Amino acid sequence: MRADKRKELEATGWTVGDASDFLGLTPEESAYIDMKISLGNALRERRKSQQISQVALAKRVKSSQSRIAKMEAGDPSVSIDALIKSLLALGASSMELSKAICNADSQVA
Amino acid sequence: MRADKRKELEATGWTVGDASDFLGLTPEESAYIDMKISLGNALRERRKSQQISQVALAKRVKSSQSRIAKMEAGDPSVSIDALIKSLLALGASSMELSKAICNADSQVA
DNA sequence: CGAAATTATGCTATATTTGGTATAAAATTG
DNA sequence: CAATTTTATACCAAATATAGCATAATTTCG
Repeated sequence: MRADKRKELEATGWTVGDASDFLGLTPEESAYIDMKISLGNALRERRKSQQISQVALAKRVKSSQSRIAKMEAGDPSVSIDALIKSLLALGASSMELSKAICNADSQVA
Repeated sequence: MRADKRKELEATGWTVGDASDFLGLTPEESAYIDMKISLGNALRERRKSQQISQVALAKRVKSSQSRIAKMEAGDPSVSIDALIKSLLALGASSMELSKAICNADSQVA
């Protein structure tokens, strides 16, 4: 958001922030969530680049399509373990995982 | 191990390898395990550098001393989620986590 | 457009992870 | 050395994550 637009909104009584502001998350909590989202995005990208459907990936990692969808969405019910195992199953390197986690930093508003 | 020593052992009928060779782990499985070990080491280092006991850390992250010990040991019963949450609670940055995961690569024999 | 494929969302029984506790082993300190 | 602190290991009930399924929503494509 442009700084001037933010000022304009705030002048009229709005508060501008992100989900963690709104929900009152601690920095650790939002860092954790950002990591999941970042890993979820990496999973989706890797899957798409291999032209595989969620169903096919589910079969590969012995999971279900619904679970893959939730992984990619960073759903609260999915663990980072699940995300990492799936990424590894798609051939991601430690370095790629490392980058995804590092990228989580730049998810901040 | 020195290459000549390995050759010497192999000449006498020994097979030289690491745990993943022995247990017949897939590359993904051992990559996952290496990551846990690496994160466990990072946790221990960070805790020690802050001069905190496992008991104190347990209190901080609302867990138990036994669980912290297992985290640091990379025990199969601990999730990467737990490791990451504890590291974040000790003030580790995404970058530091990223490095730990990346370092897992160099755990290979 | 309409059919087919893909993805999202909700639910639940099962499996795994967790905190807590107990206690053993090891390290530290006096 | 003994006492104390710290860490490791084992167990279990409770909490959480999971696969699997149903089905709705969305996208793709003829």
